[in-house]
Amino acid sequence: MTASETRRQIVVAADRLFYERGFEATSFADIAGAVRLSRGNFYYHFRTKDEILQAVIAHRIDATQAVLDAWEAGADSPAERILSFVRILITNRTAIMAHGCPVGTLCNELSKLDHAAKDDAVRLFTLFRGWLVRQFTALGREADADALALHVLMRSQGVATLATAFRDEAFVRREIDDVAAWLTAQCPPASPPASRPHP
Amino acid sequence: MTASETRRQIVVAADRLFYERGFEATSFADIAGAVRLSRGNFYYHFRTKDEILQAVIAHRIDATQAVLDAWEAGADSPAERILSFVRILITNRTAIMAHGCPVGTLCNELSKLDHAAKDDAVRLFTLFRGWLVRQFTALGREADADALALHVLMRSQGVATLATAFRDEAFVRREIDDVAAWLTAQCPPASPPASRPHP
DNA sequence: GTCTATAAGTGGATAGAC
DNA sequence: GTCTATCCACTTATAGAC
Repeated sequence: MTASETRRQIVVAADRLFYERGFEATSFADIAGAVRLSRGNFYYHFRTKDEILQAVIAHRIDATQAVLDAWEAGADSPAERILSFVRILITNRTAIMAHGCPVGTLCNELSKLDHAAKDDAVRLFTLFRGWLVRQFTALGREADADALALHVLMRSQGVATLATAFRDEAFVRREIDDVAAWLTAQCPPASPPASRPHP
Repeated sequence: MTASETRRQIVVAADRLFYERGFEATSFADIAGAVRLSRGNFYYHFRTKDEILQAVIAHRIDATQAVLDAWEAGADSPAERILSFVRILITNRTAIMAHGCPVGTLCNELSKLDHAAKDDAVRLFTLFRGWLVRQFTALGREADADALALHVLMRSQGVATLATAFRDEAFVRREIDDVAAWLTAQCPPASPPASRPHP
């Protein structure tokens, strides 16, 4: 096994465990066990837990960017692309009902720990935010694109948190339909007020 | 110091620490130190960490019920009462931007830990949910009161999570104004479709 | 009811053999 | 690159003196 391949496996295993159990609750022994490494060898690849966290966040940023690129290429209209984002709540509903949103829960945990990597985790949100801003700009809403982007992010986070608490799939589907309807109302920029436009 | 008074102080201190740092990240020593007790004496009052957690959740349920009762008595219209709920995001903005929503973050953490008290924490959400259902019912929306209640809860959770991540007070205020506008649109039940009604 | 002392285990982290 | 052995700090938890 090459060092870089082992390292990659560690990051993938840590990514999963940090998501499923949380950062604090995951020990070196847990990650080492998941990739069948001794704890001693483990330290050859990562010297501190914070180093692993940094690598996991970097890995998530790469994976997120790849997903955003795929959505950009896979849908024709900006509205369809935004819906691609919203629909991950359905696609990943089983994981979300069990462990929440990977981004939201990590940011919350690192905030409480007042962890140095907190701002790096927030960059995951920023990645989605910037991508959504570009979609709303393409929709002709450049004036309030950032407020609209944050509104969509806000809804996805709220749905994820309540989905974890209540494990109610019908609720998730209903709220996604509601976002879709809201999005339709946002499309014609200069029409009579449908939903309240964001200032 | 009587035992019950010491016990109450422990619960209050644990409540604060669980909120600010998280359940896992808070040790017995942290709580004991906060109430200036030795660890040994601490075990006279609580035998396990889970017992403290149960007491903290019970304490939060009592406190929440008291707040709901106060809102019930303090506002004349159901819409005003719902706004009382939404405005806690402003009232508690400093704490929320630092540590998130006490209910949402606790439920998320206990879900990840697959903790036995997880469902007890969700009861905090259920308390708000039932109260909101009663307000929407009083508004004449008995048919979809539960969907509307979950929608309001969802928004408050989404705003709290993003407020923690971005620490953007203007975003919080904007979204609260948006909820208020949405709420106004929900008031006349049989008017032409303003925002999308919830099925 | 409060304390000190201490057990038993787990956490992160290191040294050095192979 | 991988292992075993080990260290130290910390965590939960108990026993028993006062």
